[in-house]
Amino acid sequence: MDKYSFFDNVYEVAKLIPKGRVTSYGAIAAYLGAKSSARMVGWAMNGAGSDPDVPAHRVVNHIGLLTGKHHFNDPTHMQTLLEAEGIEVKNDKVQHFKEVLWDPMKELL
DNA sequence: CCCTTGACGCGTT
DNA sequence: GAACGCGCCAAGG
Repeated sequence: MDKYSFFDNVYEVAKLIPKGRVTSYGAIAAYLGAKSSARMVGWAMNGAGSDPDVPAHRVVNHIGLLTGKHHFNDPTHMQTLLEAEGIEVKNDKVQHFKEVLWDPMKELL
């Protein structure tokens, strides 16, 4: 536990994201206590490729923009996955973001 | 060892 | 309301 890396923690939280919901890098960072280091969450996600259980497509930036879509095998794949879960995506941006936003700080609290 | 980049966030202009 | 700059931590060159 004490050896739990920040990255592993990010993966764990990402795996807890329910279907049809999304979260922001900042929300995860804040939950981990590193709210100022949202970038680390994104960097951690870069290594999430080692864990297929980590739904990186459900993690977007603070405005619901699919900033990480370029890191997928196919940029369109991310939007497809989100739409498949009932999430509206328009112009690479999550619609009704506030409604589908899954905040670990509140949901897991 | 120093500099640059990176899937972000927030304050200020 | 959009654009810009700074802060954050880590990894690659």
